Amino acid sequence: MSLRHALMGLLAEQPASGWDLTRRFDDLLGTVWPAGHPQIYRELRKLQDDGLIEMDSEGPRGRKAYRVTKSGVEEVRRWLTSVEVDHTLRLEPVLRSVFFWLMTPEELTAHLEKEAAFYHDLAEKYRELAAAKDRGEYGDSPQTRSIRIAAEAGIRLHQALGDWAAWTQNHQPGPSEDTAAHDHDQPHTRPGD
Amino acid sequence: MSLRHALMGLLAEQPASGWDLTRRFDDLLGTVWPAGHPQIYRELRKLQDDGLIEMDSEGPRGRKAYRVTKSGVEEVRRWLTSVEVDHTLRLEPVLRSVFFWLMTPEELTAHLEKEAAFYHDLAEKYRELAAAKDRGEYGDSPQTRSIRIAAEAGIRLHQALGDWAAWTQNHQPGPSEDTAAHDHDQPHTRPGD
DNA sequence: GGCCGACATGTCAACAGGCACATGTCGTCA
DNA sequence: TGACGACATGTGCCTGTTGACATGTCGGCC
Repeated sequence: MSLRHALMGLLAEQPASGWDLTRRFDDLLGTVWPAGHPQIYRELRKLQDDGLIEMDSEGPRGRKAYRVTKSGVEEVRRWLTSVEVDHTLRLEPVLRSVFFWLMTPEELTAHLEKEAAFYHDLAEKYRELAAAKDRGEYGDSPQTRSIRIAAEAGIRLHQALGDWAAWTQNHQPGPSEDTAAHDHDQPHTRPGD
Repeated sequence: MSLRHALMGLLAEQPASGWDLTRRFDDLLGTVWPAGHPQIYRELRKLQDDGLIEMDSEGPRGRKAYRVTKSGVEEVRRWLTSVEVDHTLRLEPVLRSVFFWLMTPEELTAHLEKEAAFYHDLAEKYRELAAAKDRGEYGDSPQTRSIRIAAEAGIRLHQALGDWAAWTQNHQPGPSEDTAAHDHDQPHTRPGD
């Protein structure tokens, strides 16, 4: 149940409405933690009931902005520092790879090409975002620096997945021996990070 | 709903019981698609009702082994080739990073150290698994080659996450300018893959 | 013969997440 | 003034996931 904490974390930056938070999830957190507006509005009400957030202001069109309370911030910090990290990774593209042997080489080639392009494109987008931040386009606060860190994860993860798809092109599981290239090319090399 | 397809895919390799499948999920697919036994048993019954799998044999202790039917295999292939890939990535560790600015440098340093070690260890485990497979310890079938591909994803993903945690140590979001190292070290370099 | 650990299958309740549907407001442009 | 698109909040239902609980069998060892 990380959603509660993510919402409070965002509210710790500045007061926001359900609508604001929905959009931030869409274009900032959506990649690592999708959340639709029904879920967000419901969670906000619960958080308010629990006294972790409170109404900040009411605006036009019934807009309700919330701010995080003192105990809310405490709870986020408790989560960040004392709650065991959930390392669960649920990744359909990798799950599928276990069953690649059920696809024809043609199907698989086409599939991998799309996957590599998709992930490399995404990595590129995060790279651009990071570059813009590094140029100072989003200012320089602890908050934006944290987002910069998350963007770095986006770059590395999607790059890794794209590279993996490309690597798999040369390692397809066909019935014949010679289909799979032999390992004069390294399975995986680490950059001198 | 990838679980159905994953179960059928595993059954396409060889007949298996709910117990067998539970263990395979635990130690093979658990990292990319967790599934407990209640879910698996329920799904197996549904699959049987839908005629996608059928009873193969009954063993001691009420053991029921299933095999996939012709239409089951077709369905898996349809999923692999015609169903849009779900690229959803739900990764709590990255979500947390957006809120790193709420942690003290000491807390964050300790956190990142643990994370880096955790992921690098995992990457190493996958690297060993891959090496064993490459030495021929698991034989050489299209199925084991597919698993080899999934292991490669495990290596790259966890390595990327471990590297990311290490990189973040030098890019912590503190209030002061000088806390963050400046970028004579590259944000991200790609290996010549 | 009795105990234990691995094998094996299930139910139930609670919760999280996703999708479709419903409702209403404000600003702007034709 | 009427239409439209962005703003804004919500309900209801269905599915998927998780954890706790429950039950029973088989093989091997003491």
